[in-house]
Amino acid sequence: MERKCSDQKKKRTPSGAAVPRAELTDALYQAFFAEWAEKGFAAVSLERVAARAGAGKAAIYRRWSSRSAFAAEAVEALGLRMAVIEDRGSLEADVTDFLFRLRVVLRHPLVRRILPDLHAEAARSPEMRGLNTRIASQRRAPGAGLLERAVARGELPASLDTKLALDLIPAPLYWRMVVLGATPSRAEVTKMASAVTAGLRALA
Amino acid sequence: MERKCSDQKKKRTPSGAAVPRAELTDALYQAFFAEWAEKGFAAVSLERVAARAGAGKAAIYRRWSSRSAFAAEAVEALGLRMAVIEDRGSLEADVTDFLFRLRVVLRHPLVRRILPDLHAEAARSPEMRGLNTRIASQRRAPGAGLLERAVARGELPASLDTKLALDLIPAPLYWRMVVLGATPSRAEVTKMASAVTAGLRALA
DNA sequence: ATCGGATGGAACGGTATCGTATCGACTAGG
DNA sequence: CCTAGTCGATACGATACCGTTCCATCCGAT
Repeated sequence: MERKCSDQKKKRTPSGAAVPRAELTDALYQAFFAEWAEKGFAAVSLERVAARAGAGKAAIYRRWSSRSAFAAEAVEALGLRMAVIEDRGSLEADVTDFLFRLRVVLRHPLVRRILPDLHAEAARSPEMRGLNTRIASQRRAPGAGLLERAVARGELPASLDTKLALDLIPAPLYWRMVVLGATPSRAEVTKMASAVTAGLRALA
Repeated sequence: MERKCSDQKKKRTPSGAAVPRAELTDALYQAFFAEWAEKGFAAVSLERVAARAGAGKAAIYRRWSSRSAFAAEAVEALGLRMAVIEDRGSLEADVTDFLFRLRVVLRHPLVRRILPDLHAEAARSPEMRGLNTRIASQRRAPGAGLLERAVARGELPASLDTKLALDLIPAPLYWRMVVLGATPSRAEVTKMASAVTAGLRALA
């Protein structure tokens, strides 16, 4: 995870020294998420974030010009991008694998609290909406690969409605975990995967 | 929609008079939701709510003891309960009907902004979690009826995993509309319904 | 008509956060 | 060694909300 800071008004010292400490930047991100999960996006106080990171407020305002800039870079730095899924041999096995990985992500309490807040905020501000769609497209990649492989195997037709299929795969697990707030057992995830697979086949 | 106010410390005047105006109570609910949608749950200011309803803050504090009590009664008064779905003759037709109704609900900008906030808040406070599960169980009713009819028709086995089935039905549409923030066309909803139906059959 | 009591509206003190500015201390390139 | 620039910390005025208190008004019972 690279150092990322908004260089908009940073002089970047042609003659040399004094670069913002990357470790502190990361600590600020982390503190921001902790506050976010605890109080909700709208109630995040930059003062508390700084204190939590063991820093002064100036450390924040020196790096980012506004709260939303801070939030945006923090979310991007979080890097929710899921690893691409390797080929497990069949569509159903691939879907099962995908759901188990998604389950791991959604078990993190931070994620469970922050994701819905992010979606709500996306409906409010265009800025967050852009951020949300960017995350969504990152998230789309592994699922798209999974579908391509299934088409290559002949398990799904090339005429498949990809967009709809990509909705179908993660939605039930997301619903169960984020909307209902319950974590399904491994057996339930397996069952869910088989139902989702059948749904995909029916999309043809 | 009945008048609902917290009578916890309301004297209710055995000798007669002075009842809080129901119209103002409703105006307060409405203003609360408007503020919620606009700023996010955590940032709702009771002062602005009162002002928006054309009332004083005392009008709020006289009715409810705390912000969360206010929020809870407001959500319950909102009455998101969807009407029970009449029998359309087949499982797929019932599912299609259900999804179209859900689409109507999720098109309301207020709902789209408030629901994810509610889920995030449910992960934070036990109070909101209780509220969320109560709403969820209300929401479950029409879907459960739909499944029962399908079992009665013989389209689904009695051994069906109802909980999983109830996740499967609304999830893809919720994902598309709330998580991705896009409203699917009527044709897409129809397609979604057929895929969901296939998934339900595969749950057997 | 009168009177008790709750009502709506406004004002109050207290607290928290904002975004900015400033301080001495420290660090690293030149 | 020197200088530029970050570091934590603190102070600042401004703003917004909180939760309470006070007051004039209005309504219903007697």
